[in-house]
Amino acid sequence: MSELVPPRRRRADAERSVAAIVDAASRVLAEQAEASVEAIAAAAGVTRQTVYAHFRTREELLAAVVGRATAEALAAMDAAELDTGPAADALVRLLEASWRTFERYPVLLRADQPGLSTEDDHGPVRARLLRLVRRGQEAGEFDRALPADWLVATTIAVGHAAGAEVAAGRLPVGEALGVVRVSLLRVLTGDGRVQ
Amino acid sequence: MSELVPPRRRRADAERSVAAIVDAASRVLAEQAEASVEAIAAAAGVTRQTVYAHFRTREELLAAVVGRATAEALAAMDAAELDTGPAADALVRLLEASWRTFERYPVLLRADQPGLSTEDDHGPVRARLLRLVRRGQEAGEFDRALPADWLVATTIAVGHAAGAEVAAGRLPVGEALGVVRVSLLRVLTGDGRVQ
DNA sequence: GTTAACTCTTACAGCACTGTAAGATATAGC
DNA sequence: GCTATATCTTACAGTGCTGTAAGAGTTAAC
Repeated sequence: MSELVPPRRRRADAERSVAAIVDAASRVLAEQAEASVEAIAAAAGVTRQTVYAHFRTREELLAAVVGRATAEALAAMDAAELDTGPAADALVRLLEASWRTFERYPVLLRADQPGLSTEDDHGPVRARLLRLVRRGQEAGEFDRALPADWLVATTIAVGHAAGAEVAAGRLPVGEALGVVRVSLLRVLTGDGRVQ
Repeated sequence: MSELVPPRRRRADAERSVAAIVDAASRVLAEQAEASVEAIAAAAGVTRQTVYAHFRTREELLAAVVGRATAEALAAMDAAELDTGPAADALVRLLEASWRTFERYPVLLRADQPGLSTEDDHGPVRARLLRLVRRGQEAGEFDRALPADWLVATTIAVGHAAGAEVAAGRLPVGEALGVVRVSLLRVLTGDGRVQ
């Protein structure tokens, strides 16, 4: 199983094109989940045929977009050292990291629509978040009355909601992280006054 | 401006067809936002041409679906008497009413996708919720640290998340209302332990 | 029972998109 | 400067959808 690499030179402009296409796709698909390959190519400054020169099908392009975004998101989460220190602090670090990733890949905010099969890629993200929530619950920092799965879902939903509110102009971008932090800590830590 | 109604008989089976089509559309579009008119017609037990006999365009059908669902949702909200009694109790009544509406019109859970122009219809729903949140804040029941708009967005997002979790099989349907109630009351009432 | 309304079958025009292809032109790499 | 690589232009086949249309058959309403 040696890597028999035929003398395939990979030109620099080709690499630039691929990057431009994936970037453009991430942007365009964020505001139009059904965007055509034509539209993506135009946004990338290339022709449709160039896209097909690098991605055999539209589906393959979408997979590349989601794959790259997810890879960066996972790297950012790992860099946040979620297993270290108080769970609440780790959650804040996670929120900051996620927020940056969403700014870079707004397409992730629409990661539930046709074609964008995030099912496979979303798993690892959920897993890290679930691990953090469970750690917080076991340490007594997070409330145990609500299922961990639900707390994970709530965290993701509230994060997405903040992105949508900013996009809708109802929430200043500078306040977004703050309100998410306060809201989620209230849910996760519980307050004893309810039930 | 008198209503000059030409002697237009409206047959019973036609009314049944229309109802069946709108019902089917609500169901089918819930799990496939891009469902074709063909698919909707099949689910309704009629042919595509029958659909076009009652709705001139696909868009007109979608508007009818969203319109009817929104009308029922608004009626349910008004029946919940949101202006009466403690705001927290009113919120619980609102959640129960909304839950029932979502069960009847699952398409509302996807009310953010292409074609489904809920922008116009979603306004009144937001308005009622915003009114309730503001009332609670002024009465001192709800926390004033977070913007009312954000609390509204959070309420909607958490409600939708519960629907998605149930659909994904991660949350028993019987527990959904409970976890939503606890989670939202925590966010809305605040706990004083965060900031 | 008659009639008008409704539905079904079949058919077609038009459009937008995906994917493929060939030849011409430009460009990076050595 | 030469060459393989990459891109652009133009073109075409195939598909699935929307919307329109006509005629035959069916059913509710009076």
